[in-house]
Amino acid sequence: MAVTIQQVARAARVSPSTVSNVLNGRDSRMLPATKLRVEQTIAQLGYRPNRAARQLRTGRVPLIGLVVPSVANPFWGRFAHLVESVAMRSGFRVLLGNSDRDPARETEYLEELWADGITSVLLCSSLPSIAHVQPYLRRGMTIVAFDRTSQLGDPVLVNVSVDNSLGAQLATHHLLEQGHRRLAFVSGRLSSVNRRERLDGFLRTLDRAGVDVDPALVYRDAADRAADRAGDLDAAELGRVAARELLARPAAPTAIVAINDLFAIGVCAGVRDAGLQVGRDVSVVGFDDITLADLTSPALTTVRQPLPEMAEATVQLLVGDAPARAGQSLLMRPELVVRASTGPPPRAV
Amino acid sequence: MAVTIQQVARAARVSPSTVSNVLNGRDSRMLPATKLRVEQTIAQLGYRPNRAARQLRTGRVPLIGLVVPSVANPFWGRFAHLVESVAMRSGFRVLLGNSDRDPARETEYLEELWADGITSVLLCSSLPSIAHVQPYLRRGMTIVAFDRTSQLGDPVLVNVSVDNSLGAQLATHHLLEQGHRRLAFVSGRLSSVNRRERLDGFLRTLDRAGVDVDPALVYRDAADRAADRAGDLDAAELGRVAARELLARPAAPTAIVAINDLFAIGVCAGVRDAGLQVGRDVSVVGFDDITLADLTSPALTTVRQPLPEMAEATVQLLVGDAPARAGQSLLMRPELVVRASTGPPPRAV
DNA sequence: CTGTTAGCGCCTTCAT
DNA sequence: ATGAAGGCGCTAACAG
Repeated sequence: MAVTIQQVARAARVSPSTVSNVLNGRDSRMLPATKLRVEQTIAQLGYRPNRAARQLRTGRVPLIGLVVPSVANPFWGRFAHLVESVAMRSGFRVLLGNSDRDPARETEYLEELWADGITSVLLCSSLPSIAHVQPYLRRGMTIVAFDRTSQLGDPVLVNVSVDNSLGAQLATHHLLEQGHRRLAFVSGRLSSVNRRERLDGFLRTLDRAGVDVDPALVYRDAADRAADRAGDLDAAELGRVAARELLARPAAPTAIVAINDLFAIGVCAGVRDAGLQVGRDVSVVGFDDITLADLTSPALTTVRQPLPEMAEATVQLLVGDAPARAGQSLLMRPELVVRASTGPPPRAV
Repeated sequence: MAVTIQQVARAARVSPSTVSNVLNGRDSRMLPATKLRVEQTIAQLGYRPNRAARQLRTGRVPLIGLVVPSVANPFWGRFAHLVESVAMRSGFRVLLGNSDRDPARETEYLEELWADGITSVLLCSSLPSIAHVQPYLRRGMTIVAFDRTSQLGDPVLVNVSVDNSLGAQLATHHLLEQGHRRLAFVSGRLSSVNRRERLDGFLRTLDRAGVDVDPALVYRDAADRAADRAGDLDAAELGRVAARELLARPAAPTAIVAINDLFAIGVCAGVRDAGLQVGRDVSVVGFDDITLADLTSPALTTVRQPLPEMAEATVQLLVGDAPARAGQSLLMRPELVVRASTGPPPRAV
């Protein structure tokens, strides 16, 4: 059916190996004239090397596995888009997997990817433990963990993440500067290391500023719902509920730091439910700077992750010319983006 | 490195072909005892057949190509998630491609997928013409076009789409029932068939109701920006600009039908920019029912595409047991979801 | 500088 | 009921 290297060789009146040499840039092994003739024949016949045969022979395949919690989440959707573009430029295609934050599914994916001969995997997992990837590292898989800083006891791999603690510090500091003293923090379960880091940045900043933290204002969805794993889509709903509960308290907060933009959008809705106005009565800060953050109204003040740069760096680390050394860590710098949701300085409290 | 069929055969003291027969369910060709022994050996050695070798031999590979405009768009992100889940259940993995609505990139993808031996492609393209896929169909690729109804002159393939015209009719009808008489329609360039169908449904409904259409209220981003192709992310921004312009007109609309939810979210922002309130002064209807539609405030009335059912059906058509016949068409029924953005019936105009 | 050769791991007739 | 053998398309020694 498809054109083979043999046919090209015959048409160009050379041997298959010469065609192969042309294909693989071993220019020194043939006359320029021969090379030209082969190239023309290839173009003329519309020949494309068979990937399966190539993989069988070389053991390599230009594919990377991308495992994200859920591409339905706008943050991961954008990341997947960026990764795909960068990978494409390096000649790699992307195999997509959604883990729904389930370690069993992550393992399952790694197993399949390994069986498919794919050795480069970009794993977006923020699970507390990633011990389950250890066997694959041992077998020689290259894994870059994205959005998860290296933890004590982790298997040795490459990490790329934003500095979550710093990000939360920027957000909190901004609110303090605006004069807020009763700050709340809203997240779902602190089921991932980056969430803990963000909370840590929040607490640390308040502590350094000598501002008391009311434990009742740290909302972590204590309900601990079973379905939280797939929670990428209910994040906003959780935020909404949290905001309502917090604002109903006797000593309600005047500012709320949300664990991410989806939560923040929900928080904004909850603030309105409470009959208050975001950016005037209550300030809200998100995290990530997803595309929608500046389309809500009021637009969301948030901590931006430099996603394009992160995607670029991550893919380079994975399949670039200077491959990453295991154990290497890349911590990107977040940036505060001030928008209307933190409004002008609030009235005195 | 990895375990091969030979090693399994040796360990189970049978020939490779017997192992292969076990693998491929040709049970009748061996004693149950033999089968059991082989299966145990496979489990014990952790053997997984080499995909490349298999593909080389059979010419098949359990991969489907998924080409979407952009997974960064929440609608396509969710669709990609659904497709991946359904495909997984059928034993297929998903190769992701973002076309950014560029026919050249679509072609490039098809070319690569073909060279990779992938014969099942789910193409999410709403380009006016998909003549560029013809060569691949001819070569034997199975292509299902999603989100694009069959057009005159199209190559013969399988189509899956929501009934866009009906959807727009539902939306428009709802607004008429609410008493609106000055309705506007907001879209970007009418660069896709589904957008034209939606406009058509809008116009037809007004026409049947005997309501005049002010051509000035049909906003199609006449600016025709060059960058519109990648417009998945500026959709909301365009909607915002459109709403502002429309509401600044002498005979401003009291209701706005947006081409999709992203536009609608922008339209809502534009309404607020104009000092008006969505759901009270101006009603807004979207299309798609993306996850964010009920998190905005007010929540968005919209036309729901039954995405889970559509994803299921599409993947089944592509790789299911009863493969689709080219030329087949599946038109799914949309459903109006009424939320606060169309508020209570408006004041008389 | 170019061609010959020997597999990569698997499936699938065809024998036994 | 099981095994032997050939070849899918390609690359990389190794000859010439």
